[in-house]
Amino acid sequence: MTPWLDPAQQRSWRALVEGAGQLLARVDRHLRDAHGLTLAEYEILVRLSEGHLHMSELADQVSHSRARVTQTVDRLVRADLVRRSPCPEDRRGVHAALTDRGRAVLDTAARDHVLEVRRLVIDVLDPDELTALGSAMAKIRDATQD
Amino acid sequence: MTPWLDPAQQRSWRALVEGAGQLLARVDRHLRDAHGLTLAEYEILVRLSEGHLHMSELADQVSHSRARVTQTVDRLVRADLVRRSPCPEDRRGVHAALTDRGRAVLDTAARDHVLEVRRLVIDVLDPDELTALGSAMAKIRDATQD
DNA sequence: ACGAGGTAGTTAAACCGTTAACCATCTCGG
DNA sequence: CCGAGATGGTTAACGGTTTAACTACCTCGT
Repeated sequence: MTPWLDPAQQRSWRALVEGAGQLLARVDRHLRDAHGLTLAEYEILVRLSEGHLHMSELADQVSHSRARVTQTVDRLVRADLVRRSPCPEDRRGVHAALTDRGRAVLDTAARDHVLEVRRLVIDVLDPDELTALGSAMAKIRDATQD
Repeated sequence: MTPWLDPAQQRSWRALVEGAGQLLARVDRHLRDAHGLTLAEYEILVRLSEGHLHMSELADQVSHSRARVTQTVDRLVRADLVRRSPCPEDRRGVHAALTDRGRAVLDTAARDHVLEVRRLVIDVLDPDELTALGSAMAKIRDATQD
């Protein structure tokens, strides 16, 4: 029976939604404009940079639907950044791995992406604010996992 | 020439992107499933709950493109939640205002939405964590405004 | 060893958002 | 007072995401 947030909670919540939305939008736009990559595509490339993965491992790691991963990888394959190959020991499975071009594009995109992250996040907070933010967001992320 | 983030910054940044993404996704899904509203539609309704607004004021307040607002409002008008009317003193302008049904739907959606926000955010943080999160996200939001 | 049910992945359609082009109206300097 | 440019708003085409249905393959109990 106490439905509403108090004013301070309101302000925090609004800052959170608006900040989260705009941050993701800016990062996505920067990757598109500067490197022709969606944030979703970029995240897939990052996961693949540690080695080849099954489609569904990929889907779990980035928490996207399998359908979405299929189509994101389709685009990456068309762009010659990722290679698909059938998995030997499970004939349903499909490996995805970076191509050389994929690794090269990711390397330059990643360097630039980090600069943007600094600009938008790291540089506007002092270090303990950043850690506090990180631990709060980790709790929220985990609370949305179930 | 120090391109990378240190491990702690990395963790904070990953918690931030992942948490932000999943939080927005969950809130959007909850509104859709429980009330047939997109988060974008919901935010428009919230702005209109204080009184009628011009399309472009609406666009500024929710920071969406005018085109997007036009189409979001289209859907809301089709659903009979919002009413459009030509603005008397500027014949280019268009007022948007809640219908009675719009106000009713917003009222019940808002109550329920707040419960979800508590579940996902307020209840998983202690109060000073929440204020710290809020002020950090406010800085990030403002840093993405330019 | 076989069939039921689970898992891996893809496909097609509908939906939402972005982009760019567009028309109508307003504003303001010359 | 008039025409250039700015502003308000819509439209259409396109791109990415979700959803649901579908195929192929694997697993495990019987």
